[in-house]
Amino acid sequence: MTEVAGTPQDTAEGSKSQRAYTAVTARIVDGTYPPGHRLVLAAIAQDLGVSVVPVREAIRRLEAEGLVTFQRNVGATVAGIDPTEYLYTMQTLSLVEGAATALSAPLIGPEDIVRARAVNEEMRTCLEHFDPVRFTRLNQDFHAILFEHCPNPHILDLVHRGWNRLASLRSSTFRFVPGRARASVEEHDALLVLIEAGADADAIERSARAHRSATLDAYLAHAQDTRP
Amino acid sequence: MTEVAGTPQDTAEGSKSQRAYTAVTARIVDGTYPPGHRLVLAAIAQDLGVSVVPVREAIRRLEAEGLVTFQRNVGATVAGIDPTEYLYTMQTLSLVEGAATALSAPLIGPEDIVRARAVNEEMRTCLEHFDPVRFTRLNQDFHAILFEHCPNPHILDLVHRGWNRLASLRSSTFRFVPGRARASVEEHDALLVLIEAGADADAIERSARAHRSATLDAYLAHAQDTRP
DNA sequence: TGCCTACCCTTCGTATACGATTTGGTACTC
DNA sequence: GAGTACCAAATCGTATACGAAGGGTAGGCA
Repeated sequence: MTEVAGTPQDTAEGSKSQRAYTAVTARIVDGTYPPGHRLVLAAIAQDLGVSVVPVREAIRRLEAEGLVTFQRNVGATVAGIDPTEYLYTMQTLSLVEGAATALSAPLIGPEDIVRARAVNEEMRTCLEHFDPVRFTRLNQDFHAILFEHCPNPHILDLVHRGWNRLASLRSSTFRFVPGRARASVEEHDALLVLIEAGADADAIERSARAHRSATLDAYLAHAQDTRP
Repeated sequence: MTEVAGTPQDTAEGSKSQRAYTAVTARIVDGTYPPGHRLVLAAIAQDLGVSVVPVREAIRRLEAEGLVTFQRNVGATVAGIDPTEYLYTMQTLSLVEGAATALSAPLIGPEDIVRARAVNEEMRTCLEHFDPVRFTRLNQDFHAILFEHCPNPHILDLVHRGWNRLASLRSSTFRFVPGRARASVEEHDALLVLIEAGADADAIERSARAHRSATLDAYLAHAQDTRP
């Protein structure tokens, strides 16, 4: 009865499960649902104009991806980023992103390099009046250019999942450790040089991984300084 | 480890979704549902004595993990392993397992080494009257000892997922390339020596990764020989 | 006054029901 | 005999309904 044959204008991705998944994911990533936010099935269902069943399935998928945590008979909440979780996620991301970048490298064309360099320049100018959110977004754009050609879809998927997890905290490490931003831009340049020169996969992987590990280390050092 | 015998209640893991997930996963891994097998919701539900709703959720989770493929309005089938998929999975596994092993290494005690060595000896004797299925099982046991201490749960989870994917093909590469089995046992010994000696993480990671990559390469070479 | 208990309300978990879609077979036509 | 169109069975997708589990609050008792 609710299924009006037609509705060709809305962004219906076919199944309502899928739509629910897309919608909730978007809201988590864009911050509408902040970390810790309680995801009430009925509320989301009503909001999307569907029943709870598709929403449940969407939540399950998000759970499997680690974007929400779930407790039986209690419900789902948007996964927070306690420091430990941040460490795990960054460590995993350094691993898979490093590999993805190395695997991509031979497939990265000159035009990609140009684009990446442009983004990095934008980041450099962004250093002046520093905006962590904007900087983080550019950072993601930069790396996306480098790893999106990864021919192994599993690894690429893992990279995306890692970035999604981090998306919960809107601004990443750079909010806490602005000093890291400048070094990051430099390392981007070095990484591009390596790729451009056709360095072997191992060198690129090491460089990309070290780049991310350094960000993690900066955060840890910062936490060490401020916490105890 | 995680299965503490303190819950003597019935086999129910609490929720029926969970039970369905566990049951279906087990049947895929143990080969009751072979690759390509069609998973009919109603049939599984009746078999488990529940309704279709929990089964649907279980299938969704399996889909997110890549163990089943799903087609809207058609249904789920157990994910097969076409050679391309095998390549991707092995490549990913070499990555995450290498890292997991390296991260575990400092936490591996002498008694673990003893156990691992025993398993490897069993594999060595197994070489005589070669049984691919048994050998593959021992191989998994061996590696499990080495990576289970991995302190990063994300990476550990990825390793488990990789192994689960491979479990679909009951006997792995060793069925096709029995010659690889002998080399594999040797490399296991070398890996144990490294860990025992407290080698640095990078060396261990390389060694573990190369070990798995070599298996993949052996398969690819074999495929090259027989296919064209 | 402070703590404990009992109740209620919110929210989840699962079953059942029904509409929607695909698929495979069969009959009809060219 | 081959191709196409149609029909029926199987199966999926989603809505609704109801029972169950948790958490919060008010009231009573020490």
